[in-house]
Amino acid sequence: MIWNTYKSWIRSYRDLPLLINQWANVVRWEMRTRLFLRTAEFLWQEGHTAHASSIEAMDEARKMLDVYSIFAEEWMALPVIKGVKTANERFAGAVETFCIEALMQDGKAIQAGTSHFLGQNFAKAFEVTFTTNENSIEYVWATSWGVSTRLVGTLIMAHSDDKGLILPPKIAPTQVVIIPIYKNEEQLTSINEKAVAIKNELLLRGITVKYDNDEKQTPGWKFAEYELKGIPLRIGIGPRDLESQTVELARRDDLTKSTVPMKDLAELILNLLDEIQISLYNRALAFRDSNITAVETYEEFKKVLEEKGGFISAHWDGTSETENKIKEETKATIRCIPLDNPQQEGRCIYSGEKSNQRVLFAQAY
RNA sequence: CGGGGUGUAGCGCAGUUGGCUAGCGCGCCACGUUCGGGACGUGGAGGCCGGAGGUUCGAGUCCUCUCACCCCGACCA
Repeated sequence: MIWNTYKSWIRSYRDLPLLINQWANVVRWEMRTRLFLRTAEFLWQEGHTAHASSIEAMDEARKMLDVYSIFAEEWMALPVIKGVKTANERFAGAVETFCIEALMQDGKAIQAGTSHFLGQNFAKAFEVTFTTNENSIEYVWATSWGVSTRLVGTLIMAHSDDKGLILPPKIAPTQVVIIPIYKNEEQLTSINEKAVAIKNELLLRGITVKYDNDEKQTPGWKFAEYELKGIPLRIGIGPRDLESQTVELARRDDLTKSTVPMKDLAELILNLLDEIQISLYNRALAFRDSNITAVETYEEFKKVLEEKGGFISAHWDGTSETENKIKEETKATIRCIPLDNPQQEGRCIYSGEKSNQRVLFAQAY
C-alpha cells in the first residue's frame, strides 16, 4: 500500500523527502499470544519515509530512534538501550535495523520500538524512482519505524509491583486522587468543601485530579483500589486534617506517606509528581544496570542466564552460526549492539574467535 | 499439530471406596455497628455439577462420545 502510493506520488527530487505515518490495527496469526506483548490483534503506528540520499534516510532512521527512546525514557520512565540489530534479528528487507531494548523486572528483555534504514531495497522491489536535480533517475532511499500497544505491556512489566500498576505521573490519566475520611454526614460536608477547593486548585495547575467521595466504599477499600490502578499520588483528608489544616499524601511508587500542610499544596504536588517521575526512572535504571552482566566464558554465560537473567554483555565473533547455536542452546538472542559500544579486543565466548566488541544477549519477549 | 490439565453459584475452589437436603471463601442483598489501609456481626438470595448417551436401586463421583478453555513445545514484534 505505502509503496504503491510512493510509486505514484514520487517523480522528482522535489517530491522528496516524503513521510507517511499511519495508525493501523494489525491482525496476525500467532501460535501463542501473550497479553499486551504478543496479541493476535494490536494497534501500532508505522511511519515510512522516502529520501533522495542515503545519508538523509539514515539520519531519519536515527532520528526516529531518538524520538522513541526519548518517549520511553522521559514519559514512560523506562530506560532503554539504543542499538543495532545483528543480521539475524534484522527486519527482512532492511539494511540496518535499530532498536530500543528495555529490561523487564523478571529479567527478560523486550524490544520496545524499532526503526529501519531500508536503503534502496524496497525502492527496487517496488520500482520507486525519482529524477535527481542532475536529471538522472535513481531509486529512493527509505526508512520505516514503528511502536505498538506492546509498549503498554512493557510499561506494566517495568514498573508495577504486587499491589498493582504503577504509572509514571507524566502519562497517568489521573495523577492525583483525593479520598475523604469521615464518620458522619457533617464531617463529609466540611471535607467535601475543602477537597473540592484543593481539587480546583490542582486543576488550575494542570494536574489531573479525581475526588472520590463515593459513599458506597470505605477509605481503606479506595486506598487499595487506586493503588491497583497505579495513580501516582493520593491525598487523604479526614477530620484530623481539617483541625490541623493538613492532608495526608501517599506516594504510589514507594508507598510512603506523609502529612503536609494544605498551604501551598499545589506547588508541593507539582514538585512531587516530577520527583516520582524521576524516581521511577532511576529505579528502573538501577535495576537495568545491575542486570547487565559481563561474562568471559560460555559456562559463565549459561550460569548467569539461568540464575540471574538480564542482559549479558559478551564477546561474539560476528557470525550468524554462533548466534544461532547460542540461541538453540540457551534461548538467548543478541538483543543489540549498543550504539555507543566501546571497541574492545576479546575472544568470542562460544567459538573463541577474535572479537572487537561486546554485544548484549538476553532472553526476550 | 504434538504433550499435559481443567470444566461444580457472579468469581476462585472443595466434594472420600458411587448414598439420601451439593459445600466453602470472596462477591451480592437487608439491617445494625463502623469508616485514618480492601470493616464486623446477624439474617438472606443465588446451582440444568460444560453437553449427550450409558452402567446402577441410586451418578458431581464410574464408562463412552462430544464441546469449550488453559498450560508446555515447534512461532514471533
